[in-house]
Amino acid sequence: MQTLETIGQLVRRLRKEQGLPLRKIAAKLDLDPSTLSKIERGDRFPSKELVNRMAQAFDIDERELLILYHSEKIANDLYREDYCVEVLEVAEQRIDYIRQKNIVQKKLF
Amino acid sequence: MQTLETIGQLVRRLRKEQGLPLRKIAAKLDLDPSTLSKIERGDRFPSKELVNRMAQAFDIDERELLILYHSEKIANDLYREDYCVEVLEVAEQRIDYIRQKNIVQKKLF
DNA sequence: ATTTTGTGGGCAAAATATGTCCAAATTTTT
DNA sequence: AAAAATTTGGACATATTTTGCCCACAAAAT
Repeated sequence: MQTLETIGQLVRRLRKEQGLPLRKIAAKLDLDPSTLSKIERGDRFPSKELVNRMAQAFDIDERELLILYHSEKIANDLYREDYCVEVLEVAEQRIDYIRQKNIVQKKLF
Repeated sequence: MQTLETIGQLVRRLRKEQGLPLRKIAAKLDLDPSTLSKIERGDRFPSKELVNRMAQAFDIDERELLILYHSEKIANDLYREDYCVEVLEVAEQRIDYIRQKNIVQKKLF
């Protein structure tokens, strides 16, 4: 996994490594070529379902791709705000807290 | 700011500290009381516009509230996934990268 | 008993997400 | 240079989600 590629960049790279035209991969993904083009260029964001299909089509670990997917979404939402580092920290605390709560509930159950 | 309150919990706490009924704050926020009830209880997520209005209505730092808002949204999306810590790390790297890119562009400009 | 306060459910409108279609632009091949 | 292949741009439609209201009812307070 190249450093900080977007999903689109990754897909284009893998596609080119396979020497296949966009239309062929689009067909494999059951997607219109025009849409794939937009996704590769970053003009559109892929759906989660499509990201899963991409993992299969390219035989990549789904988990890795979902990490890219989610992180890209967050970064796109936040990069303009001057408080984004704080947001990420608080988000992490919240997740820990929710997780903790669930563990406690499981124990009581 | 209490540790890891949700926005809804914060609003309810502040409202009760003011000793006002839900309907009164809802009116101040230009919002239906039923909707505010749902937000306070965590059954609905507030819009960003509403979060800004809340900051004004309660005279809180808007930035603080937006940090809560964003972090809560992220946590809600991610807490179920077993890779959420990685996502947050990668998101931070992406944001740094985007920021770096913008700085470089500014320099060249 | 009455009034006040908070909640549940259903709904509609607005906003956003998602993908297709088709033509045009660009690139590659002949 | 021309033809074929590939990629892209734009408009559009549909699906989904977001957002808040309305209204009746439940719960709490008076």
